[in-house]
Amino acid sequence: MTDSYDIQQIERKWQQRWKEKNLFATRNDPGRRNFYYLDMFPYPSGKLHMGHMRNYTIGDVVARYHVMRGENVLHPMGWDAFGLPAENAAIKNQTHPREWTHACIAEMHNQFGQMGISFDWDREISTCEPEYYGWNQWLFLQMYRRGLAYRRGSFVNWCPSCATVLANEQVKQGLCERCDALVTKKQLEQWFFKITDYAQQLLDDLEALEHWPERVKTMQRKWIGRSEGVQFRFTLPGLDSAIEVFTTRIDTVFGVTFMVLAPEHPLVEALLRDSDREAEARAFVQKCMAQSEIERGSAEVAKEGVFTGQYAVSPVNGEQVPIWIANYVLMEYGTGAVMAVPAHDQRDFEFARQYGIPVRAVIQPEGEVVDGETMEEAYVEAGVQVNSGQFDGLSNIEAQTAIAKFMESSGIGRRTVNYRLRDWCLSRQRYWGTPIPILYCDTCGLLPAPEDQLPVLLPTDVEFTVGVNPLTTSPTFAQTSCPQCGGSARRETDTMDTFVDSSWYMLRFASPHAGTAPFDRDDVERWLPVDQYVGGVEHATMHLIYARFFTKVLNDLGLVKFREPFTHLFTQGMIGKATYWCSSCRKYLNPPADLAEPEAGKTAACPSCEKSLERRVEKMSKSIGNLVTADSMCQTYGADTARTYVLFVGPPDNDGEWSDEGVSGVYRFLNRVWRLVALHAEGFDPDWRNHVGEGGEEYKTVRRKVHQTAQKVTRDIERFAFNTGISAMMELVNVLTPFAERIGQDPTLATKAVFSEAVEYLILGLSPFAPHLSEELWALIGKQGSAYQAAWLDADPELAKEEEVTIVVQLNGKVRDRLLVQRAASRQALEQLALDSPVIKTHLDGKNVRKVIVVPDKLVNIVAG
RNA sequence: GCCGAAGUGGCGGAAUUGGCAGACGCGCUGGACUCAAAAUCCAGUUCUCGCAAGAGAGUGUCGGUUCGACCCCGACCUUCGGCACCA
Repeated sequence: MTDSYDIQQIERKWQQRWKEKNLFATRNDPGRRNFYYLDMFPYPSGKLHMGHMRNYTIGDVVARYHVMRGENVLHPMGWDAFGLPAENAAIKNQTHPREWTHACIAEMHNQFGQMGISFDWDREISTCEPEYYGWNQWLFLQMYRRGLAYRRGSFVNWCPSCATVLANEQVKQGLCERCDALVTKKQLEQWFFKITDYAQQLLDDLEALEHWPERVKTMQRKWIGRSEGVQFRFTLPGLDSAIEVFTTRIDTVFGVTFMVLAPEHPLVEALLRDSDREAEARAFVQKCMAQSEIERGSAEVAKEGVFTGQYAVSPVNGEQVPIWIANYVLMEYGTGAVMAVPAHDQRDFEFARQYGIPVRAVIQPEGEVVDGETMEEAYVEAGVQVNSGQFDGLSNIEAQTAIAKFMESSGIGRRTVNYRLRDWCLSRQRYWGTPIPILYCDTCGLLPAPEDQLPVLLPTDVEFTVGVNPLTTSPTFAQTSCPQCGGSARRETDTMDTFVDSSWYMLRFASPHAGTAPFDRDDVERWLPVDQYVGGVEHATMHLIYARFFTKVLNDLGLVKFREPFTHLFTQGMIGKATYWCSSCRKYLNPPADLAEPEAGKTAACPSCEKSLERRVEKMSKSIGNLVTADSMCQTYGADTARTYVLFVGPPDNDGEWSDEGVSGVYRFLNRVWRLVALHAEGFDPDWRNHVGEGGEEYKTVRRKVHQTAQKVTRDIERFAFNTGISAMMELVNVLTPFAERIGQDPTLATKAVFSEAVEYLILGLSPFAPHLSEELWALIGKQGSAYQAAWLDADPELAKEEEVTIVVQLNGKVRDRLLVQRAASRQALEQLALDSPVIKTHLDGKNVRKVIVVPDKLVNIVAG
């Protein structure tokens, strides 16, 4: 007999059988509870790495566990298949994105098979197929009719390298999330979803999401960014116009000494027209527009501005204040214009000092005087109103309300709420996405594509070249006829952001083949909302807000009955891998291909320029080259070891640095399990229940461990603590391995019964983690059918209870002795036993016992002095 | 800068509810088996002192609450994540 089993052969064999039996087809028994487990579907890049592996293994363990608990489990998988990489690959290799994507999908599908994941492949969906994206178009049209999809010209984030518009979420530090190019501003006609209409609901409904991580909810709250304030106008006497402003600090309104407009503000043009500062101001505005987000947007950049030569009048005291244009005011937030109060706002303060604008304090701490002339930073704390007319003497908190009320009653302004959240720009000037189903007719204007003409198919007669939207190169696509007048019309050539695809895919899985609607209403009612959703924390603000938004819209359209799509959310941490960055070559180097693995704690040098390299732990990605692929792990150690290991290394919500240092431990463990069962298979008695209560103390101890393990594994799967669940099974094997020797020495029915029960529990407890090995062992002990279809562990709490407990005896909080006593011993008995302990007696010598604390079944603490 | 999370052996990490710190695993040390190695098995492994029995210290730092603190409270340090001119 060998020490290890033929992993590859066993895994291939069971994967084959599962496939033949279609074992993972979704069960739909009416009498059972329904459970929908959903993993965030991947972009089909072609390779699954260890981050994916952990994600999908978590899902597989939980899904298998729920199946064994007797529930109907929906555990589907699909592909977030539209997006830029396919298009970039098309440019590079001259293959069509569809071919490239299909090849990647086939490869990843195969890898999921190798990992032994229990997906119901009959429900596979791919967002790049017309059967899917046609419903994106249909949903878009429903939203268009409701005014929730609209078109407007706007300044958008433009990536010159990708030649496309980016959502705010796709701009990281002013750089394109994908290619790191500097993002600039560009005015374009764009399609938007009116997500701001739902800002308040998206915020309010977070409260009810009890089973979402607090961290994600906090991020969403910040992202939505609700703030309450007052909106009112400063009049422009020369222009017969006014500037609308929003402020959260209306208590400081008497401290306004100037106004600031964003360079893009619509009134800039009129203000500059007959100003003596026109030339200088225009130059400044143009400079701002040419600047990228990072040059202009970051807080570290110096505040710059220019005086317009014009004045505005404050509605509260009739004062005239100069109007400036400055780079620190954003057109996208509020009204694009601010009342500047340098005494009480640090940004305004810095600006005022730089340009010599007066500073007037209107709030002072009790008993102190704040002087605008001499203060060195803005005073932003609470205080008492001064220089504020009738409001002098009030605390600024009181003044907030008093001034707001005054402004409302006198018709100057009104209290409003502003959100940081902006409407969702969904237009992309790209080919590999869902065409936006809109037509432009020369006579009738903008029209939705007729629903009976959906899907609007992506054409294939296109060219892929850098910097051009390939969809505009099709000689046939744009040309169409107007459904209203029959005249010639032109199709919209923008495609949709791929976040549209992932905003409703969880519904499609309930009825993936529905042909006359995006989803079957009954199926959706049966399965949704998703009972457990799992994915990377990086989707906290984008995908998870969009999916919530879509659900609310669908609810308002009467298509679904719920308003939140995911009841339980679990966010797994990211798995990174060390890589070495050369700052002078500006590239990542990875061992062993680019350099030798540096010793721990030592720095490595760049092989080409000799500069020392910076060690960085980065998220695994193809572009950095620090990928550890799932299939390489499965080939080296087998899927069962790889699966168990990724869960054993630590809690799944932790970020982690990949290392396969410990993988041998799990590999050895599974081999020990195999030997334990395979080498003692003759000791297995299928009728163990008849004799399992027999035998002495040692037998009881083993059974106790078995049932304790069953309890722990169950609880640990429920709480996503897979690492400790696996540890528990390792402990069980450490107990069973020596016990198994008894079968040879003392082959009674009682011995076999205890062993058999233990083995059965062990195999089933392990089966969600290491399903191939478990199936093999299940068959080896003569079981019919699949371990996957067996019932989950039934832990007996009575058997799991310890009869004797170790009581810790402390003297003044310090452990001095341990006593082994019967469970549930009385307080008095424990106290006496503790005081009688010889060790305690020695330590107590010459001391008075002042107090004794007894915690039954735990400890006795003697306080003495 | 603001908000949030986390700091435990050489390493990954355990520790229901304030009650035995270091489960489980890696690594390391010694041993068994072997001609030898691999594999496997056994023993040890927080640190300091000690031949040992044992004693002392110990969960980022400093303080507090408590009979008792990795756990609760306050201040600070470090790391990671999110946001970053949001008026």
